[in-house]
Amino acid sequence: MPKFWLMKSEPDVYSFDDLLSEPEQTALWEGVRNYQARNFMRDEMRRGDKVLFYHSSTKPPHVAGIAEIAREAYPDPTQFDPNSHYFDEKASEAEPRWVVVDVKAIRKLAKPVTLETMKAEAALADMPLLRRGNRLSVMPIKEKDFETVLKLAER
DNA sequence: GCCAACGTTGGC
DNA sequence: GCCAACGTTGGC
Repeated sequence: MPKFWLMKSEPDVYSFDDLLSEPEQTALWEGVRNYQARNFMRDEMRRGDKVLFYHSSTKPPHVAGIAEIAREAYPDPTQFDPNSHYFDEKASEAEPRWVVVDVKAIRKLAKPVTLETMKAEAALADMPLLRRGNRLSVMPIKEKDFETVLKLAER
């Protein structure tokens, strides 16, 4: 049974279109530096899990597309790179601290599903994204919420 | 181990 | 630009 996730990205930094233009429409999901988000990626994400790709810090914030986990967790190379914004001096090859997964785009939504639309949808009321103050960039969602968002994209 | 200060996220 | 929420850091 695949699990379902929502992953946030700022489109100015990395957008769903960027993912679509990658070879194999696949990229490393690098730069996660929050332990709870890391643990989800490391311990619970499995190949074939489905992902809502969410654009944050944009107007309006929205789900842009769907993707899947193409490779399970392995060390995030940016943590070892002193020139990277994501460099972590406390991490080493022997004891990596952060992980990436590979994410592969499935398709763009027919139309973006905005945060406002999701908030107005009673069926999504318990989705963690909509909880006040939620800052997690990687979060599990329920299959029914994933399906509801897909339906909203067709409306 | 507590907690104040500080930094970041992200919607508005 | 503001600010709520909350994670991290560091002094004690």
